[in-house]
Amino acid sequence: MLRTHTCGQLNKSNLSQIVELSGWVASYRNLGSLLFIDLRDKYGLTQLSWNDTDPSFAEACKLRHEWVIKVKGVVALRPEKMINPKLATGEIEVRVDNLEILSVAEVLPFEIHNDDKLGEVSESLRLKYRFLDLRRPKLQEMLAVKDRYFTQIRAYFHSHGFTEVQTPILANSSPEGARDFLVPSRLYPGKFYALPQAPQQFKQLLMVGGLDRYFQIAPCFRDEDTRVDRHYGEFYQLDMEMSFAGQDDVFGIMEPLMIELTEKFSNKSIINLEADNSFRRLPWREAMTRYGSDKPDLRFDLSIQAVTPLLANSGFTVFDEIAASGGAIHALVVPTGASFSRKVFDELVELAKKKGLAGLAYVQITDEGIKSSLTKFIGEHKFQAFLDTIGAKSGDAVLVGAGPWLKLCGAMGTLRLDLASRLNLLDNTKAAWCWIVDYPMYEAVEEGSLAAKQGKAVDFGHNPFSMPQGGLEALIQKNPLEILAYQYDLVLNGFEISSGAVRNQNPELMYKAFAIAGYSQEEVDQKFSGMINAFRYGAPPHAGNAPGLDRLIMVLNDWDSIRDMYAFPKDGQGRDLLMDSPNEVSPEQLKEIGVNLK
RNA sequence: GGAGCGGUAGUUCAGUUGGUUAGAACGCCUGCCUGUCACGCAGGAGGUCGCGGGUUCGAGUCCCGUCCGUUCCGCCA
Repeated sequence: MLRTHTCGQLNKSNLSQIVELSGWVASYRNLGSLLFIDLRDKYGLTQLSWNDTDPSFAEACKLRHEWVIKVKGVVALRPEKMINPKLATGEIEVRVDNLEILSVAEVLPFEIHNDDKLGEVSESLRLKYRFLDLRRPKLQEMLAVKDRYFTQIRAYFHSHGFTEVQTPILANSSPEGARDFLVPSRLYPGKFYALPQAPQQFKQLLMVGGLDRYFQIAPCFRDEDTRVDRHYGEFYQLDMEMSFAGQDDVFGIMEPLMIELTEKFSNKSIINLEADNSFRRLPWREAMTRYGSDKPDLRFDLSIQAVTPLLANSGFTVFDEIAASGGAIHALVVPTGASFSRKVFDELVELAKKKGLAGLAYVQITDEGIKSSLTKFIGEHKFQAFLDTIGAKSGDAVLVGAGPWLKLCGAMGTLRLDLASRLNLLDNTKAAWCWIVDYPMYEAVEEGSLAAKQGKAVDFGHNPFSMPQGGLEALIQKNPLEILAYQYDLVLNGFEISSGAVRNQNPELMYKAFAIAGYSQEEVDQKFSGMINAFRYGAPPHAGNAPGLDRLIMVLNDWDSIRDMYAFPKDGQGRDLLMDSPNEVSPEQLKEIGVNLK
């Protein structure tokens, strides 16, 4: 061993012991004939000291930041006034007799400190020198937290009878969803593996295989552009699936775990639990209307109201026409909003336009009266009645938007979030969990989209493997756009944490569900042959979900970027700046796998 | 693919209305210092102001183009 103790270990109980320590030079303070060095390892800092009479003094004076050394010396008590209460080892220091330089370091490209006040080094530089970045206590702590977090999750599922199973990384491409990462096959030139976007089909096969309860901390691969909460290329899901189970059973497993994780891995208090400690359930349609999002931030109320019947035929042409053409009118009461400046309202209108609305009407209610461009169209009496109905009072502002329902919802939701931040409602000490349930099975295909060009009228709203509510009968009889799915998302503070569903395990139902979205039986057989074939041989009803683990721990801790959640993240452009990937390969390698780059 | 913001010393940044030799802090180098702990003090080195073009007597600053970074939108069943 190159040490008898770590750098976080020694205290006055070790007094007078001869010890050996190894680590990095974190800082040095040369007082002329007295030298102090803070030696750092994973476990902490220990102060080393030299006198100019010490044999290794001259060599020690040459030490610089981040050199790796080994020392041998005696543990000595610091003079009483020199005790450093900030250090666990602050009562002692090691008087060094023997110094060995294990490794020298060039001048660093950036300083290794943990002080946010000094400003963070640019991410590209941190990533290029990730091995230095990782020496910072903050990153060490992140990796330690993640390890405890994964351990906790595994223990939870094992204690509930789940079996962790590793599913293939070399899998196959699936036609829906994100862009695949493809891997050329050497043995079958012209054919490809795909890295799994999720182990969806494999976990369903495990259910058919009788595993009953499966989970996996599963790597997932999607070739989509980054966001602050979306790492490029690869991320980890807590993938789980249960047989002979439905929506409530999945919720019953997930909710206690999420409460436990919130309590152990964040400083947030959960604010909106139901009486039986379950999470609030919001039907998708209600979430879209009231909060303008399928991942509503419920830490604050500020809910949007559907007011189409109140303002249709009101005399305001814009609203009347939108209502007549099947659109909707939504209103948002903003407490204290009456005092907003003209500039703020202009910004809100601009935001609404950016989100696709033609405009945005607003009302300011003060003790002096109502200030709005709408009054002259609608008439004072009717307008007051409208304000009373939506509960607007003096001091409030009301924003009223109109447009096609879905677009309107989105715009009002954006305004709601913008206002929440203006009104300081985003409280990071709170955790507001909820389930969004009853997703539509299908959505209308947008004009001009790829699907529209393929002649499709509707496409899957979310997950094509979800069980439609009402089963085969609903698929046959209902307007596809009105069919709901047993599909649910788990949401925390405005972040989508998980997607899940009760699965469709009936082949006949599946062909029908795909047929509505424009897929022939042959296509389904070809793309999902493994799974649909399995469903012919006795498939138990099953359900599951898959929270994104990196995103969850990030949200729980208010960390700034998903890229800080990985030991070796890709940068915003999908590159690994340290290992220089993606990288070019030799023509021989390409030839072997049958890839011909022109 | 689109939009906003940014690019000045090794690092993080400041740089006024266009005006002398482009600054600060930290880091780096040299010297001094016996109780420091983000040690202190003195001195020093270090710059293609992303790149190209333009306007001007004069451009880090204004204009055009371009590259790079970043956030958001698209995308993410």
